[in-house]
Amino acid sequence: MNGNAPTLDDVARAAGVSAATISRCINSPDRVAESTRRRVQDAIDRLGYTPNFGGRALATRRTNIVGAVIPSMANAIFAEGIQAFQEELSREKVTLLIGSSNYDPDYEFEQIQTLISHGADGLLLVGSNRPDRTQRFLDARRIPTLNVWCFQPDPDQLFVGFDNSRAGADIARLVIEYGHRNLAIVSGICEGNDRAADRLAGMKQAIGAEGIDLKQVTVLQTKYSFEHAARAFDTIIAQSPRPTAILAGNDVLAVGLIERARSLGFSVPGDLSVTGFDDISVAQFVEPGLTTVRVPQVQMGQRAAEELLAEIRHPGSGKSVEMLTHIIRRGSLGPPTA
Amino acid sequence: MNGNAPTLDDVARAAGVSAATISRCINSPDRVAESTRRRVQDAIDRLGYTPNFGGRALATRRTNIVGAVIPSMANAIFAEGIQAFQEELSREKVTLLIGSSNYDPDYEFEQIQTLISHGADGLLLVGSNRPDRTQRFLDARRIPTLNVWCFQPDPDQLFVGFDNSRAGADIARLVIEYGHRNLAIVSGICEGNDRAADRLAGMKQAIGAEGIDLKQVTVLQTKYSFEHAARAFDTIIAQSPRPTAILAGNDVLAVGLIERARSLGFSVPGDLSVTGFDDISVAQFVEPGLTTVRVPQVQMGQRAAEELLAEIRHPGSGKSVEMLTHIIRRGSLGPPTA
DNA sequence: AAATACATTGCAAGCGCTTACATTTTGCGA
DNA sequence: TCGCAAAATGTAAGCGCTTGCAATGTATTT
Repeated sequence: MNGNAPTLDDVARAAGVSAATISRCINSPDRVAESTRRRVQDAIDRLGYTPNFGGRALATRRTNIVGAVIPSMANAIFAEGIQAFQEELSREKVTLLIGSSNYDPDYEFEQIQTLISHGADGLLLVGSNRPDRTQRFLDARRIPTLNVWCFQPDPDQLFVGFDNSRAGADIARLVIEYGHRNLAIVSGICEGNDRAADRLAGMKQAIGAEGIDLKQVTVLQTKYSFEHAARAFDTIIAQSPRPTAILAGNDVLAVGLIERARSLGFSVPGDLSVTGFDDISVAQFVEPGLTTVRVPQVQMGQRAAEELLAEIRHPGSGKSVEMLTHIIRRGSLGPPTA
Repeated sequence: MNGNAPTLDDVARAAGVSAATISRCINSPDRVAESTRRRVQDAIDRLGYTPNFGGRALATRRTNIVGAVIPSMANAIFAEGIQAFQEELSREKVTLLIGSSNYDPDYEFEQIQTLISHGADGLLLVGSNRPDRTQRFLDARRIPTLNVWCFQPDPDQLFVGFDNSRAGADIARLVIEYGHRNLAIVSGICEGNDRAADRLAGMKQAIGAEGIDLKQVTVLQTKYSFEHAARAFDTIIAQSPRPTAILAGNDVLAVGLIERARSLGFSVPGDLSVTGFDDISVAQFVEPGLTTVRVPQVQMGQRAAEELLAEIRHPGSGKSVEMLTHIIRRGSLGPPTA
């Protein structure tokens, strides 16, 4: 938005045609004669013209911006997926506006409003359970919205994600298969976070189904940080009988647990197994490598872009897609020591 | 940008005042009588009105958007800083548009154009040496621009960063102080990346100044990924005499080197010391902790926001600021084994 | 009570662009 | 050469908002 930026009219004057022609040159070049087009292109280059965004947005009622609100930029969990999302969008000349909510529903709502007031044509949101107020706002505005990182068979909403509950059950089952009966869970904070809640629910359900008394399973909810994980570890390790395996709600927690364990002199998985969730890149570089649930972030990002764009361009045409997770086995999960 | 979004006029009608009054209610509430303001606010809430961005941008010739182009979102290097930058901006009701260049100058230029055509009032860029074409474009548009992650005493440009060269020299000197004489450097790719180049230059200069023959120092340039680092490690370890310390151009490389070393059975720092640069969060969670250069990312992000906003609001008033780095000592650097 | 200043509000002209519609030019068959 | 359809271009009406200026209402002063 710069004072001396050339406008359509400037270009028109320079090229000796009307403003409409310039506009057509840019937006539908085939409706303009070859010779004029060249002349116009010339003037555009000479003046260094770029269409004014506000003007265009106002006239077309379209911004070609889509917004995304992710819970956090400070860790790697969403980075890859959002990068893939963005790449896919920019292929279509759509720009991505990113906000982060810090896992706070109120702040998420605020970010959503900002994005929308900046004209976002559509929205990418993480997870699906938001406060009524947020949902009403979204509904009232009829903004195409797509939810990632979760999946529900709900025809009224768009999802490109996976079943956190099932994945949680899968990893819990694997731990039990290894022979662990004495478990602890360090989950993210479930309130306002359906992914964390579903993962936890899945784990519990699987544990119960395997005949383990859930009352014996310590469940801690904590923030996603190495430090909080370390504190959780301290709580768990003090218990008796001491668990032989800890299921973490995500990789940040898992890595924090492992590091704390090792710095206190416990061996992983010798004294204690740990599993994660997400498969962020640290997961393979921590010692021992983290056994975790691989989430197809890149695919999810790409597909989300496709479906969201479809929904924006032709409301009703976006489709929900469920992706599959699978478990990556590395060294952090082993059999319990007798 | 939605068909049924309420407009200023809708609100005006609902509140029984003119559009101008609504506008004033939003932009300078103190120029409107208390009672009307309440009535208007009411109507706004009831209708769920949000100002149309295009209209506003067009009228004010301001977007309240600033753009940032970072080299990559896929690793954690820039995450914290950009988060701090964004938080500072949002305090001022300014929105951040993020692009990533994948360390490619052409792609950076493209992103810059996109940001500007979306009306960015100012730009945050990483590093300072860009192709002429880019610089000319920026100059022609007179877009307030601020460079981070580097610092130069150039009165024509704005910097909020630090001296990569000096920091590189610092860490090299420390390694030599520990007694290492037989060194290798694994740098990022310097072409088009002044930060990597400066770090490398600083290291070399310090090494030379300590009387070590630079010809004996293997220098590899490689992409910022764990995998590339691992390959670089393989090259270095095959040499004779084998270096006793490897200086990495950043933490991603350093962590990659350490992991590769350990998985090949080398002990760090027993057989080999490794140092990093940046102090990303993994640096303290890798085993052994990484001795590295701490970059004040958060401060840098905050300060950058302040200065860039100042420059946008009052051209000429933004100030360059040089920040200091310091070395964080952890376990990965030790004395060489005889 | 009249005069004055000041606080509120309304009016209306754009901001730069797109697009339906009108007008002009061109190409081509008869 | 003329006539007509199609192609190319121009005209002008907004899109939703801000803001200088004018008009109105209210409080203060003399």
